[in-house]
Amino acid sequence: MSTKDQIVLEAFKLFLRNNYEKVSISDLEHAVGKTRGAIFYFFENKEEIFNQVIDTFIIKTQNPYLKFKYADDISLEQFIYRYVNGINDTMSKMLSLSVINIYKNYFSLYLQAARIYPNFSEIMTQNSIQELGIWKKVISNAIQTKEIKKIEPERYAVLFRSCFLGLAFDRCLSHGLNTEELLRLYLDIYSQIKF
Amino acid sequence: MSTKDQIVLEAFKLFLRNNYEKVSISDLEHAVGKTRGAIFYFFENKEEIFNQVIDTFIIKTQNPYLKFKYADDISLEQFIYRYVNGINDTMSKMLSLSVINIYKNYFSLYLQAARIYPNFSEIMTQNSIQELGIWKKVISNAIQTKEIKKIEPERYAVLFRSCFLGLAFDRCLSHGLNTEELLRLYLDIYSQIKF
DNA sequence: ATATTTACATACCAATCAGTATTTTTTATT
DNA sequence: AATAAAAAATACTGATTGGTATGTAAATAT
Repeated sequence: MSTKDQIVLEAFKLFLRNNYEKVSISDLEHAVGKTRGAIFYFFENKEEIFNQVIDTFIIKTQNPYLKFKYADDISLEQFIYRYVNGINDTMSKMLSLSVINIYKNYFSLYLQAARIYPNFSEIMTQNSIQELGIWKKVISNAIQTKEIKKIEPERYAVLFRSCFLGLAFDRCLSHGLNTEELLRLYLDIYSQIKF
Repeated sequence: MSTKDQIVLEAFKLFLRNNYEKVSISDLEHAVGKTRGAIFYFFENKEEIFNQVIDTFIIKTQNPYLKFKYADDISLEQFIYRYVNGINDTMSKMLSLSVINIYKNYFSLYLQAARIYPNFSEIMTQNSIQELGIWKKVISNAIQTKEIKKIEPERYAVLFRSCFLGLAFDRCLSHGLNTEELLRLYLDIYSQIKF
C-alpha cells in the first residue's frame, strides 16, 4: 500500500475513534509511522486528509448491498435477505480493519462529515433517495407479482430503511447491531404484508 | 435565570453546533456575556460544563412523551398519537431555544456524550430498554383487548422505536424529521396489525 | 556523470487552548 | 457604615496545535 493510502487508512481509524479536532497531526504521525514531512507532502492540510477519508470510506463505500440494483425481477423476500447480507459484509470489512463499535463510530464520523465535508448533506440525501427508490421498485414489483398485498410502496420503502437505521442507532451504544434481529424484524413485517 | 443556568444553556447551544473540542471557553464567554472568571467560578473545568449540559438537556429531558407510562389502559392507537405529539413538543421546545437542525445536532451531541460523559452508554441503554418496555406493555395490552392481532410484542416494540429513530436519522441531514410522515408510517403499521 | 524530482525528516513558529492566580466589584449581613 | 462573602474581571502561563521552512537521501531522468 502506498504511503498516501496508509495515511488515509490510519486517519480513517483515528477519525472513527475521535472528533476531527481531537485527532492531531502528531497522532497521525505515530499511527502511520512517518513524520509531518510525509503527511504534508501528500496533503495540503488536515481538512484535505479528512475529506479524503470521507470520500474513500463513506461516500464511495456506500451501499455495497445495492449493487444488484438492476435486478428488477428479484422478489421482496430475496431482496430482504440480500440487503441484510450486504450489511453483514460491510460489518465484516470494518471488523477486518479492527474497527470496534462500528456503528457508533460510523454514525459519529458521518455527522462530523456533515460539518466539514463540502455538500455532504446533499450527497447523502441523494444517496438516501436512491436507496429508497430501489426499495420502492422492489416493493412495487412484489405487488404486481402478487407476492404481497397492495400497500403503499413509498411508505414501506421508508419503513424498511428506517428500521435498519433506527435499530443500528438504538443499539450502537450497547452491544451493536445484530443483523439476525434485523432479519427477523424484516421477516415479521414481510409476513404481515405477504399474500 | 441564574448565571450558572445561563452558562449551561449557552454551552448547550454551542455544543449542539460544534464538537466538544471546537467549542472554546472564549466562545462561551462571548455567548454568556461574562468572562472566564465567572465561568470557572461555577465550574471546575470544561468537562464539568459539558457533563452538566448532557445531564440537563439529554439525560433529564429524555422521553417527555413517556411520562404517562402508568396509563396501562391506553390503546395502541392512542399511544401512537401521544407518542408523536410528545416528539412534536420536544421539537417545539428546541425551536424555542432557536436550535436549528434539531436532530442532526442532537444526534451529534448524543454521540459526543458517549465519549465524554461517564457511563453515558449504560444510562442510555437503560433508557432504551425502559422505552421498549412501555411499547411492549401497550402492545401486549392491545392484543389482550383484541385491538390488534396476536403479534410478537417485543419485536413490534423494537419496530415502532426503530422507525422513529431511523426516520429521524435518515432525514436529519436534509429537511429534518416530519412528524406527520412518522404518524402516517405508524398508522400504516397499525392498520396491518389491527383486527 | 550531472541534474532534477520524489519522498520524506527535522526544527521551528505563531496562534490558540484550558486553566490559574490575583484583583476588583457587587451583594448581603451585621 | 463596616465587614465579609460571593461573583466576576483581568492578566497571565505552560502546553499543544496546525502548518511552514529547510534540509537531505534516494530514485529517476538527461
